Amino acid sequence: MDFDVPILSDSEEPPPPPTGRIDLDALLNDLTGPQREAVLHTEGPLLVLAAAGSGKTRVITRRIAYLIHCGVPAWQILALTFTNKAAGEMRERIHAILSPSGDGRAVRGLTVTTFHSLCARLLRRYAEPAGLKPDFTIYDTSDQTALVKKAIETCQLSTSNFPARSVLTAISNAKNDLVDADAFAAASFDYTTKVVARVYRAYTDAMRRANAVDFDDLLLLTARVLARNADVREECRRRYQYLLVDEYQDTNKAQFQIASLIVGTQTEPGTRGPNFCAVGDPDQAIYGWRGADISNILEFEEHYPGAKVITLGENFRSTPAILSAADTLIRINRRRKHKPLFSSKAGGEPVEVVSCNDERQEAAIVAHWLKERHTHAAWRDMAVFYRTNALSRVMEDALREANIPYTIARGTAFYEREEVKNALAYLRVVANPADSVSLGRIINVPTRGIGATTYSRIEAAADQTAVTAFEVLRRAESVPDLTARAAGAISKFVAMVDGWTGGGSFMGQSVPHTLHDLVDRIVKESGLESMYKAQAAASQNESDLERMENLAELVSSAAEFEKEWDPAADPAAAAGGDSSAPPLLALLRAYLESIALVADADAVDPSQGSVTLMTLHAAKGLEFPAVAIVGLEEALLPHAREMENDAAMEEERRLCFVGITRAMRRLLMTHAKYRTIRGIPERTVPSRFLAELGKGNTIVSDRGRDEEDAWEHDSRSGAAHASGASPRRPGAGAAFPVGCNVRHPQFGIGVVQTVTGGANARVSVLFRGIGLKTLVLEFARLSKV
DNA sequence: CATAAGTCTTTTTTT
DNA sequence: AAGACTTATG
Repeated sequence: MDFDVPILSDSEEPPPPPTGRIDLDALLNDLTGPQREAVLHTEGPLLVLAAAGSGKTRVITRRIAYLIHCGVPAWQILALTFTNKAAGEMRERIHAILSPSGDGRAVRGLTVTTFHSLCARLLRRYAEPAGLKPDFTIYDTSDQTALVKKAIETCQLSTSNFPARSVLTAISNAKNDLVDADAFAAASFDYTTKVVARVYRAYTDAMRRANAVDFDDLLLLTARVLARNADVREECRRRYQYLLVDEYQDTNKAQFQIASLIVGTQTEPGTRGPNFCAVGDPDQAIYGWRGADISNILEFEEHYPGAKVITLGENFRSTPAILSAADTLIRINRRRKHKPLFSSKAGGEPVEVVSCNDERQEAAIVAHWLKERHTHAAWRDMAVFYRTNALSRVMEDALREANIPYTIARGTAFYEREEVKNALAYLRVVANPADSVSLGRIINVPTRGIGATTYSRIEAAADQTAVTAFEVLRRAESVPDLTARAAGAISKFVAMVDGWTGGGSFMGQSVPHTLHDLVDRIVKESGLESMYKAQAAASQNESDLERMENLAELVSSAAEFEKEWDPAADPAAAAGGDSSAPPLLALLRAYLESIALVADADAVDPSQGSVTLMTLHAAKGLEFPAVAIVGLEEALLPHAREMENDAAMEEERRLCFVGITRAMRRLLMTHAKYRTIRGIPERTVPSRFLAELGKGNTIVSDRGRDEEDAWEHDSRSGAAHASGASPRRPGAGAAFPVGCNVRHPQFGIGVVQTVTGGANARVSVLFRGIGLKTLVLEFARLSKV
């Protein structure tokens, strides 16, 4: 085979010659020129700008296979993806290329994982230099919120002045920018920032005392330990000679730092620089709100001088009709390097745009559209995307009504259920007794006479003596003001936990020896199961029975995990960590970690034979022959909270672009003229993005009623009007049409976004410098400008 | 201390 | 509409 691509022209140290283990021809001959070039460029920094649908995954998997084929030991290769599912698929595809017959020796030691999993693994391995204990718990958002709340209280502040959510956001943003509590305090001058700095400090202290880390800590602490500890850095560098990062446009500063510390940035003269391959697409950057910094990808060449840049522009996924709509839309973004999208396919149906009356009709229309598609395509080949999770509900109802099988991509949904969270909290206390948030959650669930007063006394004692709450429980007699009854209840609780852990040793006859046994016993002996059983009996409620089933499902998921777990292959265990941990504890830890790091997109399972429902964010990286995107309305997509500045608006547009480019053959985009938001029906405005698709690319139809009818319908379907109350005509609303400029005595100048009808008509106005406010029309002191 | 009822508020997106 | 949070009552 004759390739016009120089294979190793500019490298001094060519990799070992191909060993001929695989069919090189098969690996390369169906690739385009640029794709092949990306696969063959193994040495030195490489940036692959991969447009949507340009065969990115194929290039990545072939490239890794090629590296191994060239003799690079698989264990020297580290590939980082966005979700576990992407990692799993990639690993499978590489495996399929290298050892089709399946012995898997060629890929042994290859690391394909997410940033967060890698960091968790490194932090367990290097717990000590990171200032942690290896059995740390990973806190999710609700755990974080609980702890921030407590931190706010310890700082003697009020959560009404400083809502936990916003403080947490500030802390999280700081961490994403690699600003720790000390640095934050040093840089805070105004009152609010200083307060946040105090809470940040208190929160961090509480976190360490609970032997816990949050998602941001995984990245921050890893970056810090790599930066400050030369030994750790060297060890990682020696191990990971080849780094590949996918979705590079969505990495934040911490991730950027981790990557550059692992590969090293110093380029001695004459060398070609680190073997770092970044793959991404600036047009698909949709995580700015969580600290992702698009300049990581835009400035790659400055960070890694001499980097080779390859652009994959040809789209193999979508019809020209869909592609043209996507391209017309994304061209509107000003801060953007134009990158033409082109297709080798021909024809295709135009994008269908449908106006609906309300969200229920919208859902019914989508269901009907899916049914039509089903005459040619399988359910698994279709998907429905929406901006916010709240929109899934109506869609679910409609699909159930239409007998269409569906699955919602919400990886964490199961683990967020109350009963499952409770059972997991027990497991976390067993794995890490210092975990105060989990302990607080379950100490009186089911009720066992240890109420809020008692527990706050325990916590106070723990804070004062700087020991963990669980240790205080062990010697509850010494806690002042505890009632004898409470003390008795506490010692029973401690005895129960000790029964599962053997007092922490995980040894002894009566202690569980398998994860399955442990989880099963905890669910039963904690009283959780009987509590929900009693509730189910009392209420005859379907959802209470469901809780029982969920507990059973958790037990079997633990059994499943146990069966598949290979201690040798387990990242945490294999990386060393504290190898002294009892085997069951190591297993439990791995189980809890796998749960903590599930992504929504992980729940997408094409083998399910059902339509997939998911957010636009979760849709990134996927493709479906038929796609419907719902809720194309101003204030929803683009979202109200992101309409205030151009950068945010452009990110919303990219989000829409990501949704469109998932579609291979058919695309439906809908909006509802009326949508019920938090209980009140509101008039909406079609998304600007619909107009921006380009007239020639779409075929538009209106299935909604006209305005007058809609108002009538709206006031009647408001259902809960007090009898006799005459629904207000849109008279007042008409005075402030959507888009009109208004003045408010307090908020200043703004633009009307939505106007509702009904008994309590609202008007929402986007005020300059203030944001979106919803006012009761009758009382709003608004005047037209 | 436990529970029920009533009031208030509301991150959109996620590892 | 749904959940978090507060207060009243036994």
